[in-house]
Amino acid sequence: MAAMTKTILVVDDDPDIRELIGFNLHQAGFKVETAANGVLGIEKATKIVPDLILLDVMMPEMDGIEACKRIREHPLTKDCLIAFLSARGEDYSQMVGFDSGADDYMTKPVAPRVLIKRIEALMRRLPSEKSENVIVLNDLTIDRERFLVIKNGEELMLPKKEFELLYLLCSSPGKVFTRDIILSKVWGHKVIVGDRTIDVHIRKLRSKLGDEHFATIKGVGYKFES
Amino acid sequence: MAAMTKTILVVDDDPDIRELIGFNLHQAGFKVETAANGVLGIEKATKIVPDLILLDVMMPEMDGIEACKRIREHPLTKDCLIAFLSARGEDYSQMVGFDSGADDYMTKPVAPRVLIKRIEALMRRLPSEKSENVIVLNDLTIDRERFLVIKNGEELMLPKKEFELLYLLCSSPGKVFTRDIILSKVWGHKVIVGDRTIDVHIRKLRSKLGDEHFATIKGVGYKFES
DNA sequence: CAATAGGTTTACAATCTCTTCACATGACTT
DNA sequence: AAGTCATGTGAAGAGATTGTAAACCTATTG
Repeated sequence: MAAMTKTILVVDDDPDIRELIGFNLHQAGFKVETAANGVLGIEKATKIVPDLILLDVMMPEMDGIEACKRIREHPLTKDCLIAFLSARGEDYSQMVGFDSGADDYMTKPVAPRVLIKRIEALMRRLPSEKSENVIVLNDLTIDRERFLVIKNGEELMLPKKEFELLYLLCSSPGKVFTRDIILSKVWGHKVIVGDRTIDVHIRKLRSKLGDEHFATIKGVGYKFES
Repeated sequence: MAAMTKTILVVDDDPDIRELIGFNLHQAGFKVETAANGVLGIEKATKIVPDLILLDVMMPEMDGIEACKRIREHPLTKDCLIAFLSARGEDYSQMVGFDSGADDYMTKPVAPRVLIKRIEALMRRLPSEKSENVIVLNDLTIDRERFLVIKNGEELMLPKKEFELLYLLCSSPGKVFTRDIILSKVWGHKVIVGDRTIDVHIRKLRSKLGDEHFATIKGVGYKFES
């Protein structure tokens, strides 16, 4: 369950801000590193390759914009998330920020909890977490993208309704789905169909995928079993 | 250059805003679709599966927050980028927005050019869906720059629509593209064409490239198979 | 301003999918 | 043990979707 702790590099010339932000990010469960200006920030970034770099725009030595460009140029850090934190909120500054390759641009003052939410939103998009529309259950694979079911390596093409029904049941294996839920999720709220319609589709799934996978709970509904 | 054009769905109850934003996004090179409220937005989103959804927070029928959650729940749209556009900028609203699964939250009024920069920044993080200019699949090569298809070393010149359709299908071989998605990506938003138009183009591709490559999933759409 | 290719529509045929029906089965109640 | 309720089953008809050929626009080009 515990995903790898994400590292954030905070680059700001103001020690108070570094500490304040650092503290809050730490509380939020991030590993925090800091640097006092652009040059040092780049140096540290290439060393530790953080998941996200929080850059102040105005800094001595090298401003955030320039630092951002450098970070994007360096092979080790070019894929790091970069978020600007700036006292200047004008459109122009913001555009320059994004043009230099930033992923977000926030205007000070930023409430720490908002800062964290924004950072988390960015982190969600990191490549590590790739959600796919594929369900794998033992020897059964249900691939929504290809609209394909693979059983023991054998590809099976199911009609739409059967596929949707199977996908629903398999989305929570073992969980019982009532007929009402099945109707509303697979057939839609407004559609009215007869009593036997669901049964018939279950039967087709049983005959194609094996009787043993589909359990009937009388008076309630159906569930999938691996 | 020309990667596949990204599609943005603008959901706002104000027609003027839809048009204004739509116009600007269109100018920026995006394909734009619109919907007038949350319910319609979700409906359209599951149909065309846009790359990004721009959601107004306050809307009749269903507000943006709820819409966002639904979009995240649906298997087809759960990976879409979502950006809120809200008149309310308080921390609380923003946090609720991010908690519901948003990728960005902007406070109105937003300068169109800033809006576009932010959107582009989000798009950069999208897993590149084979945005190559040349697709090679076994004995089939699709060269977007030369607008040319090569099958078994033999150069084939396809008309525009056929080419775009083929390119779309081949951009993710095996993946099913619904008719709605095909329409929106190949024909574009405001275009209204009859039911049989897609079929006819598929048929032409089949006759030129081989029946076996194009699989029909009834009630869903088509997919390319190598 | 015709000729032509591309694109769309039409009308119908061919399929495939879905639903219903009539009845069977099985479990649980009284 | 008979009755009742919910589900299982096979077949058939209804319904929906797609395939196809040909006609019909339309924009481009020479």
